[in-house]
Amino acid sequence: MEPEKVRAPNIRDVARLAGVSYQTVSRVLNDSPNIRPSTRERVRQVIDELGYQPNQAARALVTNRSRTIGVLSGDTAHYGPTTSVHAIEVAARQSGYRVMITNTASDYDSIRSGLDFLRVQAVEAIVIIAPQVRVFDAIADIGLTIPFVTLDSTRRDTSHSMSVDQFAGGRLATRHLIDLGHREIEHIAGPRDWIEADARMRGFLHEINEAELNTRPPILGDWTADFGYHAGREMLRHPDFSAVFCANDQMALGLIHALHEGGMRVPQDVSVVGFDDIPDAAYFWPPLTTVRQDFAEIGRRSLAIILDELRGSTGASHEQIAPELVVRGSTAPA
Amino acid sequence: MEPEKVRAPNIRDVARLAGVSYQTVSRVLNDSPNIRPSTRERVRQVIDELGYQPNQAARALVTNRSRTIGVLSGDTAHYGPTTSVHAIEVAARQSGYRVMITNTASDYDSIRSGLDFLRVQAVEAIVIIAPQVRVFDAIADIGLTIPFVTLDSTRRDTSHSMSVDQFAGGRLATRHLIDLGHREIEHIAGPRDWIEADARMRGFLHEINEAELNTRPPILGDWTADFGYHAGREMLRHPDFSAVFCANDQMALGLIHALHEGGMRVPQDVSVVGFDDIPDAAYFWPPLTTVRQDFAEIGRRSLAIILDELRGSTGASHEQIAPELVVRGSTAPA
DNA sequence: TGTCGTGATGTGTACGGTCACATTCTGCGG
DNA sequence: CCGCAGAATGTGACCGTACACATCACGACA
Repeated sequence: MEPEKVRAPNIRDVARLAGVSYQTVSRVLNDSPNIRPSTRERVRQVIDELGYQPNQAARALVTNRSRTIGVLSGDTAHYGPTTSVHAIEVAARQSGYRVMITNTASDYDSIRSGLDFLRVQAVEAIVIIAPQVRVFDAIADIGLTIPFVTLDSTRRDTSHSMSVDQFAGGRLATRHLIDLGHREIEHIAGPRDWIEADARMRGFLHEINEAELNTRPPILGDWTADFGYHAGREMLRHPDFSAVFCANDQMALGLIHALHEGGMRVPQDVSVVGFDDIPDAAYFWPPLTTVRQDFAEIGRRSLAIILDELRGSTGASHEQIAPELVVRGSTAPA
Repeated sequence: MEPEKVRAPNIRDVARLAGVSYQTVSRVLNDSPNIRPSTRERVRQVIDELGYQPNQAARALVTNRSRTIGVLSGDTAHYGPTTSVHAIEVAARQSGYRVMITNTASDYDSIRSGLDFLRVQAVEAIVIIAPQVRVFDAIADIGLTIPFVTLDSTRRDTSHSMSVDQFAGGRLATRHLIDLGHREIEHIAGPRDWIEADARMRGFLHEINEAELNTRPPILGDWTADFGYHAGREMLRHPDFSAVFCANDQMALGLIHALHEGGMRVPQDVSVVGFDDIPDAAYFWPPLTTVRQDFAEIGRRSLAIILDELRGSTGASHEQIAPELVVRGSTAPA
């Protein structure tokens, strides 16, 4: 008759079997020096034998360190955030950290409760990928005391940020179209309160102004191919443009589809530029000219920043990665 | 001169200020009955005042419950798993659980260490989205004692599984092509050891055999548009087929691109069917006929299964969701 | 040979909760 | 007005670990 529930072996069980004190076992676990090699070896052996696993909860309780990093991500399943999160998880695991992900909608309350949630988890640091402006209000209100880094931000008032220079990306795309000789350029932007959408739009407007072209009010979209399609249908009613800069690749896909349906050829009649360079973009028809940003790299670098800070490095940092224009078949001279 | 580090308030601080014992505070926290409403109210107020947050580590230590669910996901950033994970996270949070995600490569050691990692985290249950066959060996070897559910599996030897019926999906796609009168049908499958890839392939072969058509050996792909493209280039050298069933939408995208390049029209010359129905599929050119599976629903249902089990329900369950054929423009009569 | 420094190991305690059990406070029937 | 059941609340122990400090053994050195 066995006991209902076998308790997992704890540090004292190990100590007893190894004939040492629990403290010695603890030292072995934490790689402390001043342990006789023979002792260390014996303890290690018992640990293996028992399949002993240190109890993280107990450890966290006493050290006040959870070895966990929180990720606050927008409530989306977009390619970009997803890829970054993935990279963060991998990098964190390699550094002995865990990652606790929580998603949030874009309204203030959701963001706030997401941050609260992570705080309760006692995460040691937070990576914020929710690229909405309200996120900063929430951070301020909550009085976040742990290190955090924001992605997709161009703001300088937070201690750390890490991002692809969206403004530069917007300029790159627009400049490309202008260089091809286009004068009437439309912009399908992202949602209003997305930081990155705003930056891309500003990049667009900057170049338009600089070239002294006719400024057309950007169309605010929602990142989906669906929206791109319907925007395209609408635009076909007054086809007085020769190029369109879409704030992401999906919307570009939808737009091109609508243009095709409407009998307009890309790039012969209309040039289209996307943004992100999702893996599929090269296989759209025509292959999409777009602005590449390396989401995985952003994830990795942001985690590196956080780890640095946890190790005690100080000072703010505002890294920006330059985006890259990838010219394919969806753009042509006017 | 303030103290360097202000200790977060604990349950005894709350008790002192509220003029009750810490046990009473604990009762309030856990919604236990037999608390005088006035007392409860007073304690609640102090909790708010202090901004007190129960320490999860301490709680986990004594209750032996982490309120955390582990997710073991394949080392991919594919649309499907991503969407499911997202749904799981949202559903878990709503039920008061946290989610700890760990990614893994498809080799045995990675899977094994991923499971080990989650076990060390003392997660209460595990959702396994790594749809590789080796995952089952790892589970068996590790002697997983906590509840777990596997996705994308048709195996009956695990206690719980939850999946879209991939076999049926493969049949659906193939049958559709056969019904259109196609006799020479190619299949670009997924990687060898992916369970779902295998099931789709079996579905394909089943229908081919049943219709007594010429069986062509499937081409083993890697899910990427890139592969689809190169496979397409290769296939163009002997264009003796009139239809292709691709094991996912991305490969279909790449294939169609290659076919276009080679001067073959879809669907006039070749019909193409995908699998998954990613949001972009409707805006491919031509719009992709594909087999839809509801990844979010899978995520939610799998979590429901796990929560049921944690609440003490017993018995195995093997839910399967029927996939759905979505006919669009990439298929036409032979 | 006694003292001292140093490496190796052991002991006590705290971390912040929950659980089992003990104790006190109520209101009500006899 | 007492006794008692049941509600309300309090006390002690314990969960598994790390840290601070005490202790021990041993060789070097005066």
